[in-house]
Amino acid sequence: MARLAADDWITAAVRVLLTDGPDAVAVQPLARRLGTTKGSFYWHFASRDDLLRAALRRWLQLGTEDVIDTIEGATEDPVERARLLIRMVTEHSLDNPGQLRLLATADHPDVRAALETAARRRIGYVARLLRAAGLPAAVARRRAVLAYSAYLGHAQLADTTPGVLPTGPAARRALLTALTELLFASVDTET
Amino acid sequence: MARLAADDWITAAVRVLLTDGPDAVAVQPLARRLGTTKGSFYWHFASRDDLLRAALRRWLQLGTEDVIDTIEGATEDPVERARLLIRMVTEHSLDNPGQLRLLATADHPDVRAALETAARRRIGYVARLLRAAGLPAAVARRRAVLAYSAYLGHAQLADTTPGVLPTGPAARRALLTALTELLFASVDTET
DNA sequence: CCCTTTCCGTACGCCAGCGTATGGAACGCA
DNA sequence: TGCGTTCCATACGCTGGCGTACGGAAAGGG
Repeated sequence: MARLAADDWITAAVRVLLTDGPDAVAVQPLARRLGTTKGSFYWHFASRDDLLRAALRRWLQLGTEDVIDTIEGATEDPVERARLLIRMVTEHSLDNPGQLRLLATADHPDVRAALETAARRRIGYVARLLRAAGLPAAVARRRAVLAYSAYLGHAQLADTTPGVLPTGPAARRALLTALTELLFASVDTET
Repeated sequence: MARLAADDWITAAVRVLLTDGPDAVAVQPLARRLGTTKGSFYWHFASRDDLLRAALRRWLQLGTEDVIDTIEGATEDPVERARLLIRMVTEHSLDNPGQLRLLATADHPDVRAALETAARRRIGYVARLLRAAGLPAAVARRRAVLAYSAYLGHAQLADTTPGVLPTGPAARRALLTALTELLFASVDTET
């Protein structure tokens, strides 16, 4: 590995942030991983927390803002947008498991803040889609929270105990169908 | 604090396991918390991992087996059992937030194993309830996974970013209603 | 070609946890 | 009361992370 830029450190940090959690964003292990030493790191960054903050910023950008932008650019129909969102998000979490290991030790204030931002942004977007599809605001919000909860829990299961999840593609599709049903069911099914 | 038994250490370990995660199950911090020293600990336990395993065993017993036993003893009707389960579980996660912080860093093999056991046991129980209520096995299993995912995600939100969850009791009840709807909806609503 | 700026390697001190050794306190029983 | 067993405190070495200091290599413009 030739000379490194700050960006190389951030990229590596995001990688281990997703796979091994925030605690794994450590200077010396990352340096070993990159084939360099702490000397490089402390030239590009002021501290370990500095790197962690940069990695969290990038994670927010990649996993939330960019996804929303892609969907907004793909189609106009809100239902179609929601279906695309569900598909993207589930496939994404299946392709690279351990996606949100960072949700774990949320004692770090910066991690907490990033998680809150992501949750608000995502739930807000889903609720907006549901409102655009004709649901009243309260119902849309409620179902968005439920859908995001199901997503978080599903990702957690896929990460920690993948054995309990349905294996075949047909079973996975059935699970998604059930969730989509929940999202778009007409209002009168709720008492 | 007078003389301690191994049980006192396990109780304290479970407490910090739930509030601060597995990494917080550390010998010296626990000793400080108990007003004693490592000398006591290493007389009762062989190692730190030994204590962690004991704490996880107790967590499984308290949070899964005992809950199921209580429900089985309360009523016979499967629908009533499910409603009771939902109520117990949500109230429990609201009373003591940070309940499953341990779901985070599941890189520890023993933590992983405990989580897998809990997930299988819980999903299996919910699926059994749904089958008893008349749902076909495949649908019951699917909805049990979805419900448990929603529970996990909800707990995670309550733990990390409680601000995004509905606040009032009416809103919370509406969320539970939506989830119950999902669980007991007749089969023909799924395509 | 040289010198300045940019970048990296190494050595050091610090902190915090794990596990061990050992002496001694506290308890129980005769 | 005496004594053996049970329990705990202290001191120590080890590991592994963070952050700093400083020397030196690697560009790159003049």
